[in-house]
Amino acid sequence: MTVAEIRSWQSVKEEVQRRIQSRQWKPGETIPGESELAREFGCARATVNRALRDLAEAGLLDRRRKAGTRVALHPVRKATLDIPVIRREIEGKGLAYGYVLLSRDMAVPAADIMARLQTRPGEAMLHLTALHLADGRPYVFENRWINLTAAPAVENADFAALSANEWLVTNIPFEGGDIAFSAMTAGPREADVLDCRPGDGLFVIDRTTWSAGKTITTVRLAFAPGYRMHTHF
Amino acid sequence: MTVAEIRSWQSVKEEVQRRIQSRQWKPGETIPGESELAREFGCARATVNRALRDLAEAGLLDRRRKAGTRVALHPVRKATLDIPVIRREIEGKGLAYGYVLLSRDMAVPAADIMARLQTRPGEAMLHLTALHLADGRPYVFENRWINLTAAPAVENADFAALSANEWLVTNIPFEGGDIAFSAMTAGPREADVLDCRPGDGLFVIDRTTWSAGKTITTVRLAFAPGYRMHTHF
DNA sequence: CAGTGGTCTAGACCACAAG
DNA sequence: TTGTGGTCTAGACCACTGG
Repeated sequence: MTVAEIRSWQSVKEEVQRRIQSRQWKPGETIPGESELAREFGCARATVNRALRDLAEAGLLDRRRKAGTRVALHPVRKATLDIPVIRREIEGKGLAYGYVLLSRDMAVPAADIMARLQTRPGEAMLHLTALHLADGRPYVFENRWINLTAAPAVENADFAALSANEWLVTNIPFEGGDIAFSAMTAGPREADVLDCRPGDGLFVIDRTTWSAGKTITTVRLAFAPGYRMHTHF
Repeated sequence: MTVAEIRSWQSVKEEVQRRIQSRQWKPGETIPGESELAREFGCARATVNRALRDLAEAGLLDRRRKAGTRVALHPVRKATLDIPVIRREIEGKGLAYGYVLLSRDMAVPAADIMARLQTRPGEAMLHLTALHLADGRPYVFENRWINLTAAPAVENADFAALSANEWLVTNIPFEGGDIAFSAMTAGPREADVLDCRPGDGLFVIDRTTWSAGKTITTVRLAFAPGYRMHTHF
C-alpha cells in the first residue's frame, strides 16, 4: 500500500525528508526526477519543485540541471539568524530598554576600519560609542563609525535619545552588509563600560552595511558576559 | 513611460526592492496587492507572489492575508549561516586538517548537560574531547556528550581516526537541532589545549541535535583566538 | 463575510550542463 | 545533443483574518 494523500508541497517535503532519514534514499544517491515524483505523488510537478527547492535551500539536497537531484553527501546545515534592532531584541525578552550615548566626535579611523568603510585615507568619519541597557544593566557596548559621504543627513541627527542603530535603520535605506561573529577579551575600557572584569571573554558582532555601492557604517557590538545568540535548524 | 521589461520573478523582486529603498513605498505602508502588481508588471500573479514571498522571508515585507503586504517597519534582517563539518570548513580554507582524540569515557554529565540531553538523572553518557587542527595549529576544542540510548551504534565506533563530528553526520540521521553562539574566557584547560593564554576570549558554539524525539548529542566547540564566523545579508 | 495572500494545476518554454 | 531542473502562465480554489 502507498502513503495516504500527498497533495501539498509541505507534505511532499515531509515525505522526501522521511525517505532521506530512513536511508531509503542514501547520501550521494540520485533521487527520481520531478516528473516521476509528481506522477508517484499524484500532484503537479510545480508542487514537487517547490518542495525539493525548499530542501535544497536547507542543504539536504543538491540539485543541478541535467544531473538531477541528489541527497547531499555532507549536509551543510543552514541556520538563519534574526538580526533585529537592539532595542527590539531587548524588549522582545521582556526587559526594559535603556540607552546611553557615551561619545560623539569626528576622527580618522584606524587602518582596518578605513579598509572596511572603503574611504579615502585621512578622511574623518563620525565616531560614536554607546551603551545599551537591559533592565538597567549593561547589555552591549556599541562602537560605530559612520561614513558622512554616504549619509550626510547623519550630521543633524541627535543620538542622545535615539540610538544610531535605530536612527540609521529608519532613515538610511541600505541594501546589504557583512556580519562576522567572534570573541574578544575585555580590556579596561570594556570592563568599565560593561561592568565586568578585564579578561572576561565577550561575544562580538562586527557588522558593515552598504547601499548603492557606498559603505554606510561599520559597527562593533561587544556583548556583556553571558550573552547568547540562539537559533535552530 | 514605464520601466523596461519585468518578466522574471527576480526582476519583480529587484523592482520592489528599488521602490522600498527609494522610499516610493515607505516603511509601514501597504503596497498594492499581488493582482494589481501583476497587471502593472504584465506578468502572472504567481510570479509576483514568488518575488514578494522571497522579500518577506528576507524580512523586508510583512504579509498577511486580508491585511495585505506592508513594508516592514523594523527590517529584521535574516542572515543564513552555513554549518559545515569542521574538516570541510578547514579544508575549504585551503588548510591541512588534523584531528586528535583527547579523551573518551563514560560519565554522568553535569546537570546543565543532562537537561540539554533530556536524559534520566544519573544515566551515564559517552563523553569525548578532541582537538581539530588547521595546518597543525589548534583550531577548535570539541567537548561532546553522546546519548547512547539514541545512538547505540556509537559504542563500536573508533573515534581515534574519524572525528565524532563526522562519524555522527554520516551514520546517524538527525532531524534538527539548536545552536547557540557565545563567548567564554579560556581557563587553564582551554589555554593548554588551544595553545593560548588563560583569560583569552574564545568564540563558542553550543549545538544540540535530535531525531525522532530523542536528543542525540550535545557539543561545545571552543575556537582558538582569532576565529571569525562570517556571513552577509 | 469578503478580500488578500497561499497554493495547486496542466501545460509550455527556457537554460544549463552532462555525456 | 538532450535530459533535467527553473520558470512562467492563466485560471482556480482555499484559508486565514480584518472589518
